[in-house]
Amino acid sequence: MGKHLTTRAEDYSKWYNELVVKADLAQNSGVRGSMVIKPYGFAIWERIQADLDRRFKETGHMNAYFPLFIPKSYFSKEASHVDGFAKECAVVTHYRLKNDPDGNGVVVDPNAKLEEELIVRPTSETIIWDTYRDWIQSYRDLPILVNQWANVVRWEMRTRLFLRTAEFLWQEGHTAHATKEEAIQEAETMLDVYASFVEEIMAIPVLRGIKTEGERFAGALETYCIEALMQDGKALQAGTSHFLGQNFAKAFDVKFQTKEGTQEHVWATSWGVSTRLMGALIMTHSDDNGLVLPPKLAPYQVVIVPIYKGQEQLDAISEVANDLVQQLRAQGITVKYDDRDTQKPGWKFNQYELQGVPLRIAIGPKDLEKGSVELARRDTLTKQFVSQSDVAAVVPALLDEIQNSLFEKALKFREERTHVANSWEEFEALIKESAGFVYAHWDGTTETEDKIKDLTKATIRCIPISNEEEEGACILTGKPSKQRVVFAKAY
RNA sequence: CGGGAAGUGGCGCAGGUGGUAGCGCAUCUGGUUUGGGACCAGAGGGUCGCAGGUUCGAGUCCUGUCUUCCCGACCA
Repeated sequence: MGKHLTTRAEDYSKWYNELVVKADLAQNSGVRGSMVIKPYGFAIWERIQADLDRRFKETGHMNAYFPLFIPKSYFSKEASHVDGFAKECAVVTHYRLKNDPDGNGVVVDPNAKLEEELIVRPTSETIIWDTYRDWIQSYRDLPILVNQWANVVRWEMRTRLFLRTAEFLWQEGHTAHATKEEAIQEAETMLDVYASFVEEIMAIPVLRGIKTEGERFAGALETYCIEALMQDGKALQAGTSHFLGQNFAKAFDVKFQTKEGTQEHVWATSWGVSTRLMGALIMTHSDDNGLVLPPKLAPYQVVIVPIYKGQEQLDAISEVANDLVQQLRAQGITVKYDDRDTQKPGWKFNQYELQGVPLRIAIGPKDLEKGSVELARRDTLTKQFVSQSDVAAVVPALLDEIQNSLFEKALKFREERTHVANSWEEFEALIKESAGFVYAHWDGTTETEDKIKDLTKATIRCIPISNEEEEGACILTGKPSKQRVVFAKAY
């Protein structure tokens, strides 16, 4: 293993891949495009899950679980939905293996062909709406507010750890409502849940917006999204929430009887975030020394490293360290005391830096004499000496400060990388250098959007919700426009 | 899926024109060390991605296949 990471300036993409592997987050497996999430990476995902799950429940949702396999016929029921996913589905055609008659391992038993093929879910709208038909008869059965934590499979051609894998972990919320207004409200509420989670916990500033028709989810009437800006100036969609109208209710014949006794189709939403958030986390905060984790997601917020010669000294240090561990844990802070004698302090320093542990406390013989510890911040790489008796008071405040400072830093970066383009030349130049978000006028047509994409690789990330109306002319066609939309190259 | 590159101990790599595999890091043992990836001495570990083929002989040549990386089209 090489000692140093490729730097972001040398090769951003290589930096990302090396970081994921060296920080022990994930690795590629023997299966094309499918990753192994390692314990340290999974611990971060678990923290993401736990906080989101709490927020979902606080907004009235419950978890359920639907099958991995979906009968092929379900997919033919909603036309635009099929169009969106057909090209990337894994299909189960047989249910049995047998020994190879030629003696080489096993082969698929041709006699075990399924009557109807099963699709490994790329998303669960179809099977969930097929089930909701049984659950819903009356307006009294509504709303249904359900989420599921699951894995899904999309047969992507080009994959990257966390950012795009053939199988990924996510949550998908699927709700059913009596009215259009209520469904739209739900989709907007969940967008807020995502935005506040990503900003407060992941310390990643996001733009809230709606997708253009061309970028909309397959089967949705409106797609709301949060968009984040990565350090290389490319945008990453961090979460989406869809207002599905009555499309799935109509496709799966899900009706309810109203108070007035009429039969109406149910209104739907779906919303999801995935392990891609891990990619956003890495690319927002990390530096050339490795991962930088916001304290609210760090598996260990503090690591304590003893520096010692001989057992006697270690015992004396351990006494101080264990006391600090108790004091910090009492405040709900996660601490690891790494007293392994199999690695040297310098090795540990580098390892925890690579893994993004927010605070490191080193205790050595000099500290024993002075009653101090060395406290090092991962985000700023600064060190200070703190009296042992002050640690319990200083650490929580410092963790808060790191959390805030990471967000502020990311926000400042985004602001510096947010531009306004008023001419095609200006626009092209900004996009060419991956300058970040570019606000520009657009005539509102999918044709223009596609053409801009062909010419520059930039897509409309969103129409920001907070947008102000402004008269202008489309950057490409010169046709009138009422507002600016946000363009960027995207992951 | 189209174009390019690559798969050799755990990791990173070297192995003109075919002749039975080597280096660095890591690992193990012993000793000295420990405030930013320690040092010395010794040791173990590879059917060269996989499957065929050519050949007296294949890491090396040929065919197929799988995986990874880069560039496109698609996408959370």
